[in-house]
Amino acid sequence: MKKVLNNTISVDCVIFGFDFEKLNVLLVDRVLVDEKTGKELFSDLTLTGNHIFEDESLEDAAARILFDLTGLENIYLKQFGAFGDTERLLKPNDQAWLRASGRDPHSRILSVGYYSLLATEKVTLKWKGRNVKWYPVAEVTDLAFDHYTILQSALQALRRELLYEPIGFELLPEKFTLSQLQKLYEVVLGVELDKRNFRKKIARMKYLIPLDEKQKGVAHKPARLYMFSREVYEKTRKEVFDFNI
Amino acid sequence: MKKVLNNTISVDCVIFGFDFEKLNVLLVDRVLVDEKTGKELFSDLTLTGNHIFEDESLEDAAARILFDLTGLENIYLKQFGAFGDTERLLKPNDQAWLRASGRDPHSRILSVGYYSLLATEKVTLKWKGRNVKWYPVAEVTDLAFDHYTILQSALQALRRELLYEPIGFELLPEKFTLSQLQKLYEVVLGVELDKRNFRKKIARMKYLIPLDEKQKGVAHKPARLYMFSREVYEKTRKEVFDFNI
DNA sequence: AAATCAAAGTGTTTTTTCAACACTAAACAG
DNA sequence: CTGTTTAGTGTTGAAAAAACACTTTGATTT
Repeated sequence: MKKVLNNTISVDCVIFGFDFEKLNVLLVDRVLVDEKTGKELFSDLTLTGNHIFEDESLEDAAARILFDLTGLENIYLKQFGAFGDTERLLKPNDQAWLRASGRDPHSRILSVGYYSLLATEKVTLKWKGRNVKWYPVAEVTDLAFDHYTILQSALQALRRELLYEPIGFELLPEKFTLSQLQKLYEVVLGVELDKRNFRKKIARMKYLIPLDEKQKGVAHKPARLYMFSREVYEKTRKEVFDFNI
Repeated sequence: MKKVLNNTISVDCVIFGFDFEKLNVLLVDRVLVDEKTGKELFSDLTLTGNHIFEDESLEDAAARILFDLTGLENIYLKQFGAFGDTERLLKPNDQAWLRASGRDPHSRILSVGYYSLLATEKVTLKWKGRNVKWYPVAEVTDLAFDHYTILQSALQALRRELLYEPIGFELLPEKFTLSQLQKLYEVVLGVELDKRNFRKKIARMKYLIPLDEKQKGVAHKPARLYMFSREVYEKTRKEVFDFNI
């Protein structure tokens, strides 16, 4: 049996999934049932998180959480923050939950947040008893603990990263159309983009490889498929900063 | 006496200071002396760090560390990462140090990193027995623990932040010249900038306020002084992302 | 008092990027 | 064969970026 490193450190994963229409996030339905009456006391949503084992780095723990939920490995994972406010576990539901699960409700837990990016179609969720589902990020209003704050922080980090690094591809299947890529930028950044200008811009990215292959089974002109080349990206990425205050 | 939250969580501060010439960082000279012979076994450098108290948020702890060293409050502080690799304390010197200071050398410590920005001239270091000094960032080659990695990570975060947010002013005294500001960008980003183009660019920043005041005591044409206006910045900052892949 | 030194300050031109905008082409559905 | 739907494609004017050199001002030196 693996030993837990320390009951005051946990890793929370904000697992984003894109389905060509909207950005989703994996959330766990946390139901607290009264032990005596068997009645449901409340139900709310949390991010997917877990403690960290003794022989595990933070990133290993994040990867493990992701693997346990999705069965996927080698998924893009990025640390975006550590959350340690003194009041982060003090909401009434959270206190009840901590007591019910046998933990000290006055304990502090430090959470290190990682976000990861998936094409929802790649995933068949492994529920493992827990009620884990995709929820549209735009519709999430509040979460247990300080998880809403953590989610917003992840979203902000994702947006910023998306603007400067080619990570959008992580949210798409291997082969994708330019319209899908554009939609992704629009959804994540919350903007509308001009189709022609968008295509001009990405035409400059050498690591976006056009394939001799087209969409199939669509009731309109089928789009050309593209894929991302990590090799080309790593060869051509510029190390230097643009000076662009 | 305050209780330490948990001996496996610490906060490390990367305190950057700018002196109009180069970027510096505050480091602690860690000297290990043999208890029996009194001989110095080794001496190396660490970042300034500390554990976190029970009633303290991460940011409070970072602010406290900074205050203890410099006596300054309300200093810009930014979290840039959490470091929890399994091997981060395993170098021989680090092991010896941990043993000598009565700690379990096999313990894992999670460090949350904050960087902060100062004009070196604002600071009179409060040594408090420890040997704390400014070192030019460019000349730091290795540090104890994984602190070199942490420093590089802080530097990267600072550079990125500097490109998109007006945080350069935090590294300068209240009143400064445009040449000093330019030098700051050059030093932090490691680039050379054209004076005229630089001035054209910053002329667009409304929050950079020209004063009716000039440099004194310089053996050349004295430069006009400027200051940063947080108010103007907060009024005019744009919430929207530029789409700039 | 004049000459020298050192950094301040200032414009123009060319190139590149950004933003706005509308029609034709291809596949499937009916 | 017609309609529907999305793919795909260029031009122009405006703004920003990049390249580039001389004059001004105050303090210091002679």
